[in-house]
Amino acid sequence: MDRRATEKDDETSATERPTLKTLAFMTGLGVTTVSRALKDAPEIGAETRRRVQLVAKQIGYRPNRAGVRLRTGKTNVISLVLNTEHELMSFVSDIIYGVTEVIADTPYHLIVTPYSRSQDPLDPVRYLVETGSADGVIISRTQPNDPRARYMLERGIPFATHGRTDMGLVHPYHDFDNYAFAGEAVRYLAGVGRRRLALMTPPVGLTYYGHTVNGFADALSEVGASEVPFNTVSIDHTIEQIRMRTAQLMRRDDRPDGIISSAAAATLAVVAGIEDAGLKLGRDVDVVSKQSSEVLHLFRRELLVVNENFRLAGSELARAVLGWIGGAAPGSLQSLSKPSEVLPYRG
Amino acid sequence: MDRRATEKDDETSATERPTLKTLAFMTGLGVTTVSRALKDAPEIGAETRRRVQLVAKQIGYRPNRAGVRLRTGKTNVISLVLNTEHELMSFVSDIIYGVTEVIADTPYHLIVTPYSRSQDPLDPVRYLVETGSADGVIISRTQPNDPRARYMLERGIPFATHGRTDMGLVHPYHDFDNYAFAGEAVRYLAGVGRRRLALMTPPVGLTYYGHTVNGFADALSEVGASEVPFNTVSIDHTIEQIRMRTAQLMRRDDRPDGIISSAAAATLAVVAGIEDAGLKLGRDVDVVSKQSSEVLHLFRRELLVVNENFRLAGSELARAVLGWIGGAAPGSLQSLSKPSEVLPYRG
DNA sequence: TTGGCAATCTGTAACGTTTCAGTATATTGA
DNA sequence: TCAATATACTGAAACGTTACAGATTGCCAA
Repeated sequence: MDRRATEKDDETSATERPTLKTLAFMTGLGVTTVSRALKDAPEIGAETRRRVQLVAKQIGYRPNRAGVRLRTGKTNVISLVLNTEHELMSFVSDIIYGVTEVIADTPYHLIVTPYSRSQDPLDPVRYLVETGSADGVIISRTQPNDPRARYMLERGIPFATHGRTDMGLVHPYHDFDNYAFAGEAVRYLAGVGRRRLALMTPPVGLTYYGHTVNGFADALSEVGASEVPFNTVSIDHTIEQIRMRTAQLMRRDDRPDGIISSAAAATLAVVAGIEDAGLKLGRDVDVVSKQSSEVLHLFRRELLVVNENFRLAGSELARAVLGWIGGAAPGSLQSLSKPSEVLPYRG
Repeated sequence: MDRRATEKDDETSATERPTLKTLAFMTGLGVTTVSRALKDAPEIGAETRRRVQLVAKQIGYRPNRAGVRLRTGKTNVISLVLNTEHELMSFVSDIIYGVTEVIADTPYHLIVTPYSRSQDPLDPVRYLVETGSADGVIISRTQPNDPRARYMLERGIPFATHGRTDMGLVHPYHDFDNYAFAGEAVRYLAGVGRRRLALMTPPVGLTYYGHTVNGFADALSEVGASEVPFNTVSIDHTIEQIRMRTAQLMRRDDRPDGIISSAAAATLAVVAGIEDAGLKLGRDVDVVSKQSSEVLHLFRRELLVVNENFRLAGSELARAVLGWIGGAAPGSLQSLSKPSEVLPYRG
């Protein structure tokens, strides 16, 4: 029976997007052969393979994502889950660019999945997993005992966390060594004669809160300096709250002569509070702050900075997720980035 | 013939995600009926409709995106196209949140499509359109004669631009009134006695460069002030370049006594340059700057600011794209946001 | 009674892909 | 020569959805 199979349904008019059927028609092969030839399957003849790939390239064939996804369940999507209230602006921007840099020459797309204060952080993750919307997930604001990581581990969906967990479970992560950061900062301040130090902490509850606080405490006792408690605010608070609390702190008799801040945005507020109290940066108090872009030295030359590279974090996280998807061992996809030295303003 | 159709292939074990077939089995209806009942089609009985929708809600049915996309071509995806080198950090973060806010209770996902300096800005758009990867697109860095807008208009894919075009073609946009901003700024500076004004411009080539320059020029002649040319840099340049050029400018005899800056990041550099030249903000020169978050007054109290809300821009752009997708007239989906007054530091 | 019609519901095909179970031909070993 | 086997290819089915073209029922007008 003469079934010229594709003739009746495939437009030769070339205005439509080419499919496997189009390629099959053009090469005179079956769609199965074309499909396998394109992915270098072994049972396809070398010449056929080359021929198919040539034609595919010529006419600009691109696999239909919906077709692949429906058939295989593979979405070719990585989802970045973000808190719309509490992420740092520079974090969002840089991490996205870091991720896109890595997935640029892969078939992956990046989708951004937001959640707000009012929601359980588990909600967006559950949504992604239940609807099978992504092959891999990146989360931030990681907690020592993180329900999201536990959940994804149970469900077997590849993910990576920005920050570590502490649940005895192994999964990919990228983290900045905040223990080292706080330690370096304390030692630097001690080195310039500061003895009474306060810490503008990360949000209580996140893993790196603990790292930072521990690095701070350990280094304090190492150098024999003392802590001025400052735990009524964290970098999650508003500019106004931080500013006010800092001013209150700095008006006390036992005020600190050194402050360590975990985020650039908070540092702006801290400095404002210091100045509200009539004190001068670099004279009455030194401030060491993390920053992710070179902005603090423009703000006040007296600030001491340590750089944290969020774009790198994004790249590492993307690499980790892709690695896990690709079958690598989760335990081999962990990275820790060391802080730079404490940097004073350079001319 | 007793064909208990779904029995052999549908797991009753409920571990799998429910599909229309599952619903059909549970309700005893055909999958067509279920499909139509879920989307309130008219030829479905009222009771059946309610029954199907109840069961669907109970078991947490969610349509399979790949199925819908394959069958209908509808992706339920909005793509935000971003330049990875030249977007402002706050822009990226805020616009994403603005968009996600609007699409949160729709089936839409947001994908971020990046492009870098080395690429033609048309590339990512062409990719999206050719692969049918999105139902709607949002672009920024809009030009008066924008090939991307022209291309998408030709291809009939809904989009919205951040910034206007000037090609005689109508499409949705959201823009900030930079003509008004520059005018307000000039008038304010003139009002405090400044007569020789310079403009730190937007990137040459983008539409709002023209708007800003025109607003500046028109207001200058209105108030009888004069311009000090400062066109060797724009806000796209690096901090270091802007700082150096500003210092050069401020060391000249005919230096400006007022500067208007189109972006907060650039303003930091401008102020650094002013201070490099040994001049004092508020005394020797006043600076009016746009900002998108309340950061400049912490930086220097003497700065004068005008607020531009990028989160609003994101929301408006998302609304515009969804509106166009929904069949609204493109011409009815345009919005212009007016600048706030020029705001000095308030105690 | 009959034909027509509205109201509800249904099976089949198709979207583009991959997998399964082949088929046809050439090649090899005995 | 024959069977076994390797090589290179193929059609059909399935993923979950929607559109199309019916099918069934009951009701009403003639």
